[in-house]
Amino acid sequence: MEALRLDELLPYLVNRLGPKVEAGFAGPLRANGITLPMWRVLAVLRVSGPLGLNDLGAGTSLPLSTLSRLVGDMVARGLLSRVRKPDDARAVEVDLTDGGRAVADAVTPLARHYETAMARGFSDVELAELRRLLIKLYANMDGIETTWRAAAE
Amino acid sequence: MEALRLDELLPYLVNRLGPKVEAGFAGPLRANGITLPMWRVLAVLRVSGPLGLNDLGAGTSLPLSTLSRLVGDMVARGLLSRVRKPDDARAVEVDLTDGGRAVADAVTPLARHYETAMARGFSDVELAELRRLLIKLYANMDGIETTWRAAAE
DNA sequence: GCTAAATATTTCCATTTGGAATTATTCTAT
DNA sequence: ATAGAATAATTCCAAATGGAAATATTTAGC
Repeated sequence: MEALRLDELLPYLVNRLGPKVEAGFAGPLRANGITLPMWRVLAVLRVSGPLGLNDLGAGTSLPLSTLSRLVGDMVARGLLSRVRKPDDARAVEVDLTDGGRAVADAVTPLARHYETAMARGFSDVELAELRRLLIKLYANMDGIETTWRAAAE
Repeated sequence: MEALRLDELLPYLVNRLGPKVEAGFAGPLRANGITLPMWRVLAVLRVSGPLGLNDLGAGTSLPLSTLSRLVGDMVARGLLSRVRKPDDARAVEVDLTDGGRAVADAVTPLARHYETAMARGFSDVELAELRRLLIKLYANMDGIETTWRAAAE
């Protein structure tokens, strides 16, 4: 059996980046009173307008249990509003408050800056290609999850 | 201020993949009695031979507190040996046991298979390019972490 | 040789995480 | 109209995480 160097395996290369992003960006976010998942929620709502929890989950790629809790926190902090939908009492509508929008607006340039720093030394073409491949990869992985699970259990 | 779609931001694209890998690969690993961080440790030691905790941390991209605990668990499960170095009693030497090697060998083809599944539809060129860019990205991010922190706090 | 700094690892602890079970409401088929 | 399935969100809980403090040992400077 040959070597299989971990540091060339795609899952590893992808997986180790998450905590690095966290480590690098958490500081500036904390200076604005929020965490990284909170930033995701703010960023999505800023563009989309009010959303139900499912759509917010799809937009942020956060699991619903995490998100429900998180939205609760953010409502308590005055960043979000959450109201039951009048026409469907199962669902809620989550939206930015003015305060939440202000924070989102303040953080947006930091996010741009951070992305630029991450991609230092990348050409425009490389950056575009990386984005494209990451999106393709993410889409691929939904397929695996189920077939794989089914085979393994 | 313009849109800034979260779903085009590099940090987000990168960050959301971590849990997906976890979700997809944890099942097969569990079937072999290990977790994803354990697999990382096994994979590194399998290629490198015995290592101290610092080097193991570098190889696996796991923080030392996590790793120390993890190695303890894995020793308890009979996957690893951990002995004080005779010439430097601060340091330890961690290595695979026969059992650990057997598990590593069993999981290796699964890891290959998983990578293949992730990269379905990628040409060899695309896959190589993605690897290259991810490695470059990771290297970039060490630089940010410090300068950024310094500026923010 | 002895004290201070550096190094290697471990332990502590407060926080976060997400799957599974639960609750509440709406939709569907008869 | 009504029972059962489907949908939306929430809560529960057991486990994992990683920064910071603590411990142990070695190295360097005087």
